[in-house]
Amino acid sequence: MPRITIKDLAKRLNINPSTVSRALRNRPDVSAELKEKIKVLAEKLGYKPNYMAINLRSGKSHTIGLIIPEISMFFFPSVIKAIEEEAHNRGYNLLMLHSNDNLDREIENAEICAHAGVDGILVSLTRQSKDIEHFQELAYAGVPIVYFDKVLHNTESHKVVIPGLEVAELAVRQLLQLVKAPKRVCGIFGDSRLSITQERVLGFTQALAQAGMEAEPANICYGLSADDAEKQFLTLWAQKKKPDALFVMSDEILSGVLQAVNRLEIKIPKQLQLVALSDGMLPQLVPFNIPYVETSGYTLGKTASLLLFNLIASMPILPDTHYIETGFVAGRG
Amino acid sequence: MPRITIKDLAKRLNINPSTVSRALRNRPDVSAELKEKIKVLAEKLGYKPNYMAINLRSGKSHTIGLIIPEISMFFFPSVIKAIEEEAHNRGYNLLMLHSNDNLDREIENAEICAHAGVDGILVSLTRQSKDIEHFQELAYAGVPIVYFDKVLHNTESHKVVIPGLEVAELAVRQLLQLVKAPKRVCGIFGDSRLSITQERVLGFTQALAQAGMEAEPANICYGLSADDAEKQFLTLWAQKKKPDALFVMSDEILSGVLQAVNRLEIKIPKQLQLVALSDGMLPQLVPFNIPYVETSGYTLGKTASLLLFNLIASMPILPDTHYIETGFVAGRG
DNA sequence: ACCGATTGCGCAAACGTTTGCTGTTAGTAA
DNA sequence: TTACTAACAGCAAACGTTTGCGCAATCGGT
Repeated sequence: MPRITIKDLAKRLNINPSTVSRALRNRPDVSAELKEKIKVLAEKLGYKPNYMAINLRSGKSHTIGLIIPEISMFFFPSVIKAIEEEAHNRGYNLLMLHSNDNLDREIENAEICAHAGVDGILVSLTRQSKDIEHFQELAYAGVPIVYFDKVLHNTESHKVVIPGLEVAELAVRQLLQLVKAPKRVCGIFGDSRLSITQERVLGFTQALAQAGMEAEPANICYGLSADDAEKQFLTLWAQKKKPDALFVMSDEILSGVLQAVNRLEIKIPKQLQLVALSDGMLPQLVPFNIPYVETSGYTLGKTASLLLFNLIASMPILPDTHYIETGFVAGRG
Repeated sequence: MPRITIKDLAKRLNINPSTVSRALRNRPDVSAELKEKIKVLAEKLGYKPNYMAINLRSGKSHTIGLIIPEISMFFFPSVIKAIEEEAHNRGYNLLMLHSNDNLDREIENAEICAHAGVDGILVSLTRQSKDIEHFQELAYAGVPIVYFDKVLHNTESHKVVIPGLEVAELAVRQLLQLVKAPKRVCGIFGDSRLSITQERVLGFTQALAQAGMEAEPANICYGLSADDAEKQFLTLWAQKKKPDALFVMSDEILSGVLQAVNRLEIKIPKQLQLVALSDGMLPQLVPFNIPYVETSGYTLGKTASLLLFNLIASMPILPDTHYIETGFVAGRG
């Protein structure tokens, strides 16, 4: 069953395709009666416009590209939910591209966006990305790009991020309030190559400094993944002087730490006081209290897509860094 | 900077676009030297094929549509990871469509797939879907469709599912082994409209019957969401005769139950023995043991996409129901 | 030297839609 | 009547790529 096209409609009515097109798009230069006749027939035959043709003709695709470095169960779902909502509300489709934390894949994905003619791009960079040259071609071609979460700060680009320094500082200040005279305050972070990691380490360090303490290198661990974070924690815990206050910079890291905590049957918060940066779900799943600063993936996704659609609508917005709202959550009792 | 096209290359070399096209596609009917010259120039000018034109010409889009009813942090990420992998390996793109558990949205998404000319579709249905008529048009048009997870069994279609009856039965059998003389065995399930729920209820019931017990209606609860499951559990727990053995049919439900368990500080497994169907992550995050039957979203996604790509490759496969492998995980001692 | 096959390339149409231009008709104003 | 305008619809080109067909030129074999 070949699809009904504008040409088919035109043939049946013995008129020109151009007239059919104009009628269906409600152009003023078709008589009302003919318009009506065309629309009725279109409806009857179940005419559906061919987007591929429209895209070719218009050079636009009504699609936005979403490039993410990894699919995590924590951050990713809430981000994509927000983005999908915004895209759907505006009649845009979502092209999902996954870089698998690999720069080559990211470059490939940028090219796919170019080929596919997306109208805009949302990007979270891989840990390997040292520049955004591979997106410049698209930028020159006039495709708006918004970088979110994992960005490069030393670039002139539209960025939406969590205020990492502030949230880490806030979290650690709260941690120090909860543990009056901590013997050892540690932090477990993500990949040290990421700017989001560096910012949070800085926040951690500054908060300690404000309390007159020093953040020794031995107290700062970097875990490349949840499993790695678990190992880092096990190493810490095997040391003579165990930490009694621990900051974890994300849900991903927290999940690794929790696995170790569970296996070793560590009593929280008796033996160890935790504080995290979290989307908020994970702390609710465990039977002890984990205070956290909420870093909402949903808000991040919303903010980034709103910005992108404003850019697509040609709003004159200068490249800048946007920070999302956050807040401390003490948790249950 | 307008993009370089085949026509541009042809003009520069004073040859015909068709020759350029053939050269770039390595057709035999272009001389080796001319081929070389064309390729060199294409490389130099950074020629990138225009997919929109290719799609229009070929009627194919090298894109597969993924329609899912909801974006959950548990099931969704592993499923999409598997699908994305398979799609990427074959050079296909992924169009993400979210039905938000709404039938109208699902119908809309089916239409988007038609307009966009996707080469195949992966669908998980909403709880409202009572038939798959809205996909028939696509099916007639020759677009392969694979239904996964949330499917309608009374339809002739390609389906990939978890063997719900078996896994529920297995899980409950294990539960009855763990609790020697249970006072009250309950099950908390998802939306009763879903076939996956009905199957699992049946498995639950049958396993009890095999043990000479009866599954009273009062012991079977349905939660529409994690929050609802939490309420259902709280209701159960408020009753005079509390359950001492509980089966939960998914991570989603489990997460709701865990929140209640944590708030009420219920001792697991002392006061209550849990057993779940789970992707495997959630049970590792809590400090007590939750045995589970692993129902891997990753495997499901892999199986479904493999089937879809076989169909796209025109393999003659009859519509049938495929069940993925599962297995019991006792968890830590 | 002649015929047949092969090689190498151009021509033009096609995919479905949109739009600037042209042309016809009818209506209005002078 | 003439001239001008507005309303309506057709023509054809365009977006970039692919491909069946045809036509030369070249090649191999007798």
